[in-house]
Amino acid sequence: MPPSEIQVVLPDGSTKALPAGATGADLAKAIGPGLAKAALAIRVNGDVRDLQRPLSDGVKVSILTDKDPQALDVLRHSSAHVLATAVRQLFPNAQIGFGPPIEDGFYYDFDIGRPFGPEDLEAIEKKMAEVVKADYPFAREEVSRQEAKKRFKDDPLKLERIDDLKQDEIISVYTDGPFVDLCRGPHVPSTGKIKFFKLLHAAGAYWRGDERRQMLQRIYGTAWFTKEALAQYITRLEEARKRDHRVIGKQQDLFSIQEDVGPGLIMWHPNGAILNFELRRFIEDVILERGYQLVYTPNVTREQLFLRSGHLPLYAANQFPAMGAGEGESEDVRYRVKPMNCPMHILIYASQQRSYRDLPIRLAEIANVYRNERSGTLHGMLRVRGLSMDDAHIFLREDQIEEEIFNLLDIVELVMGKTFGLQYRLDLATRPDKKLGTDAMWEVAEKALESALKRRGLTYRMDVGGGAFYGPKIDIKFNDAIGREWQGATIQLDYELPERFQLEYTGADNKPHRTIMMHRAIFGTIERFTGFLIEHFAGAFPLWLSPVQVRVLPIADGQMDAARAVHEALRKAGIRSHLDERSETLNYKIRDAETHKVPYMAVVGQREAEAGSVAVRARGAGKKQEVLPVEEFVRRLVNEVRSRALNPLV
RNA sequence: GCCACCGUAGCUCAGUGGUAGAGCUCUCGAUUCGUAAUCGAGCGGUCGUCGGUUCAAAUCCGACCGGUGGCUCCA
Repeated sequence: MPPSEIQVVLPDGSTKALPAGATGADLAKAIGPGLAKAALAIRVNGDVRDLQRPLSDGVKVSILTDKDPQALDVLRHSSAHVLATAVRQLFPNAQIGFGPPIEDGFYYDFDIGRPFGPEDLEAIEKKMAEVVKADYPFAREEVSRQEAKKRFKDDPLKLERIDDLKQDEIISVYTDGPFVDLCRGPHVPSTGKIKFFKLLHAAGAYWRGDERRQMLQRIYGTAWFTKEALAQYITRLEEARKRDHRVIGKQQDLFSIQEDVGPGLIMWHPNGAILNFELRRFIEDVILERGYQLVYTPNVTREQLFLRSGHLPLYAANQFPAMGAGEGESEDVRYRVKPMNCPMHILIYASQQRSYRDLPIRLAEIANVYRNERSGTLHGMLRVRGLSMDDAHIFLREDQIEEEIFNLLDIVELVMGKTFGLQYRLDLATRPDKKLGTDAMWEVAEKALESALKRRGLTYRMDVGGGAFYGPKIDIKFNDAIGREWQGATIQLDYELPERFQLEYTGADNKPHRTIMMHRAIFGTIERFTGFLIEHFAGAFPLWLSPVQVRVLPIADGQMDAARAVHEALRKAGIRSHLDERSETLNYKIRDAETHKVPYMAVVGQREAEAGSVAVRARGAGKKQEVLPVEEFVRRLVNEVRSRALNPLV
């Protein structure tokens, strides 16, 4: 006999008795009418579900309202269905793909035989408002495979999805008013819950993310619980745009990309060149202290070298085409611009016999390499064709791997965490489909990286299949101003190239042993890291990085000589100073220095000129000035620069 | 590479078939100023490129180049 009553456990640990077959909605009603109205979904033993599903005895439950971030995902998922409902009404023949929630919003993929234009989005948004107003309940139904196929017989994309479902998987469909979708759910109780949404843009997207398949039209939107949250999100997008490195790069005259030179090729203007220069100097300081040796290798090499390394033909699509031979050389000698430095560093390693005592050998080079990235992937400084890797190759013994990875994770923390104050994420990327080497090699390599991470006690994500074709790697990821994720530092183990190049060292046993190799970059590339720093600091760099560190501002022409003396003293001390000689008001000069994010302004008026002092105004500090003797000001700046301080020293 | 959108002065942008505009920047003149924009004048554009439609094209059409947002791919 089935029990006539069930018990559920509430978040506070108390239990609540409900009639058998009671749903989440019933529970909410039993607790209170306010909650019944606010309830959007329910968490059952950790899984988020619809309110309409019956609860079973003994489960731990928690009603989700708009206070719960997980409810926001549900709302956005339901918003995607509302979008599809509207599109199906306007375009009855629309094919429908997938429509999941994503960070800050949702999307849905369609095929209406033509792209969506801006007018379409407006019309769809209007129609969505009607769907919301109609307040259609979201009804869930479990169906058999045959039934599902029957229901979606006119939706080839859905049929394909059904075929991919595992035999024992429960197939559910959701209906809201006129629209039926194959969907796992969960959803909010009805379309009326979706009040604050906005369609953002349409874009092409390959069906199932496969570029060999048809291209669908994806519509992106965002949805929130309150009008304020929606408005805040729009404001956030605008703010992000302001710190975009391409915008600040122009404002501060840091770099340009010009059609005459070519896409993805960065021209570092004098201000940007300072960033580049300081970053190089910094990373060289760091690694030279840690036993690295600098090398320099050519930008072009014989193509043969990349054949031997295995880059061709695997990497050929990303390499610029071969160049012909030099005069007097045989026709079949061809050259390539290098996309990577490893083969040449390997040849340096292999240029003499190596003892086990010499290892690890760490060869570093901040080198310009060129990769023929697909045009649509280029993005300011964050994805370019000419890149400066802060590259190094470490040649070591098997027993040194973990120690070396330890040290590398240390460097990463010193650079990312301590020096720039960055939060970063670690990914462990494992073997991809397109790869060199045996599975046994990969097994060993993946284990080595993982155990180093574990012993350091670091948290990391698994990026299955995300490895390079020659080995697994630990990647450091960060987000740009508009939320896109990019890879920065990378630590890669390579068991493949040492085989191809027969790299050896002589062991204590006087026998040859195969050398292990690691590739690593800390910044990743100077370009990407600079672009990222511009956005991270919104152009307000720490003093040591700032292209202009001080602007000396005479109040009137009468103090020009004194101001020039201050400027000269700063320059002599190695400070990048700029003397603002323009015949403008002090207000104007200050405003100009502030908008250019210059760290310090040194105001020289009558009083300062007579006393041999400066009135120092720090960036963003407003009227809070400090009057200092010139020598004291110089001394402080030199200290702040020398220590590469993240924030002004008091 | 694929899809959509965009390309007007150094920068940000207005200008939907009939003689190319504004603000800022820059230059010059006046002003000599105490912590976020002093006033005035001037310079500056074959409207991305090439082709087509038209009496007439920044404006309409096509191709190409470049950019933006996605997709795919990657540091």
